[in-house]
Parts: sequence; structure tokens; C-alpha cells
Amino acid sequence: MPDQTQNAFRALADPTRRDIMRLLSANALTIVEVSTHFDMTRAAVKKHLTVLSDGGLITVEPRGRERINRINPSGLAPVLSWLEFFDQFWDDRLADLKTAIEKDIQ
Amino acid sequence: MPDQTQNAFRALADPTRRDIMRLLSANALTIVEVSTHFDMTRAAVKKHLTVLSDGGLITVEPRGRERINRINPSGLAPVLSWLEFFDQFWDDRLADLKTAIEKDIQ
DNA sequence: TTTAAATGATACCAAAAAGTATCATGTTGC
DNA sequence: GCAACATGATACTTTTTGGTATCATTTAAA
Repeated sequence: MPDQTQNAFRALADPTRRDIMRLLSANALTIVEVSTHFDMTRAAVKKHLTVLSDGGLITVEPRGRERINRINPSGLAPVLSWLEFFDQFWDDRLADLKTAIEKDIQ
Repeated sequence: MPDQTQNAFRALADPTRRDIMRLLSANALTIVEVSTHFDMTRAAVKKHLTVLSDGGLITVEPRGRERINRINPSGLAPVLSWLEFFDQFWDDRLADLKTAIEKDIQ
């Protein structure tokens, strides 16, 4: 059983991966399409996508010879859940947020 | 000029450091006191505290020969700010959160 | 049916991260 | 003053990470 919290935080720790998240928030893209936005090889980008997938932050849908990488916002839930612990310092507002999110994702 | 967003995400990527955050949320502690909670040397814990400090997630106050490590919740602001970008997937609730936080921490 | 395109997989490399051990420095208290 | 204590600092080792290069496999398309 994977530690989703750890995998998600790990995935977010790299700036390239956070950029990929933003990129995919606009459009679902293939690996090649994502690669064109970064100054590194396709293989390196694919590794980042694997880490994001392990963290539950994206989903990958095979389509013919392509793989469509799609953002998975609910993958951020463990991160928000962890951050929510600190809402005691912010007057319980993060708790409200978490409840709202949990209501949204199935 | 440090990249606070990167430093904060980097600091949160390690499970020990996240545990230290929780620990310090209850009480401000010296390095030795923090060390007693983990199965590693004092030097290793101190390194983690340095990373947390670099990320703006704790503050360190010298007191005599001790250093009081105190949680700094506002250091999470860059993280929440980045996450807020994805509130488009959650009906703008994270944006409300960010506004609320910004109102709290001068 | 070939050929080109998209991806998978592997080996390899360099740098960063996590940890230890050790010694130096500064403080407290008797 | 001096011994014990808390921390600082450095060197070193191991593992992980981010990256490249290369070749194999699968699929689309002419």
C-alpha cells in the first residue's frame, strides 16, 4: 500500500513537475506535447510524469500509440488534508475547505 | 533572492520534516528536544530543522545556549498560494481561503 | 506492408539529499 | 574556573533524484 501523502508531496517538490501540473490544468496532453514545453529530453519528462502519476496527481489514458496525461485534482486531497492540520492557526478555515472538497470528489 | 515556494515545497517533501512540523505545532522545542522524538542523530535532526527554516516553515530563536524552534504557519502561504491555482477545479473555495489567510498574516 | 511516430525500458552519470561521526565553540551552573 | 551541556561545523558515506543516451516495442499511415 503506497503512502499517497508522501508520494503526492514528493511529486510536488520539483518545480518542473509543478509546471507540468499547471500545463495539464489547461489541457490534457501526450508525453510528446508536454515535452515540447521543457528544455529536456522526452525521457526526462516521462520520468516526471511517472512521479506525478505515482503521486496520484495525474491520470494516464492510453489512446492508440499515445498516452493522454490528464490532471487529477483530487490527488491533491492528501496534501490538503495534511495542511488542514494547521488550520488551528488559521481559525478553522482550512477545515471548511477540506469538507467542501470531500463533498465534490465522489 | 530565495524561491520561497520551492524551498517550502522542498521542506515538506520529507516525512520526518512533516512530523517535526506537527510536533512543533504543539510546542516550541530546542534541537535536543526535537531529537528525542526521532530515531536519528541530533545532527541529522538539525539538518532537517535548517531545511524547514530555509523554507520559512519554522523560526529559530536563540535563548542562551539553546535554540528554540517554533512553527511559522505563515510559511505555508506560498504552498497554499500555489495550490490555490487549482481551485478552478473546486469551485473557487481555495481562493476564499487564500484571501482569508492573507487578511490574517499582515 | 513498410516506414515513421509515440512510447517503454534499460543502463549509465552527476548532483543532491539524508545520514553518521567527530571535533570545535559557546553557555550554564556548581 | 571547570565540567557538563547545547549547538555549530566539517568531512565523509550511501541512497535518491534528475538527467542523458540508446534500443526495443507498438501503432498509425502512406
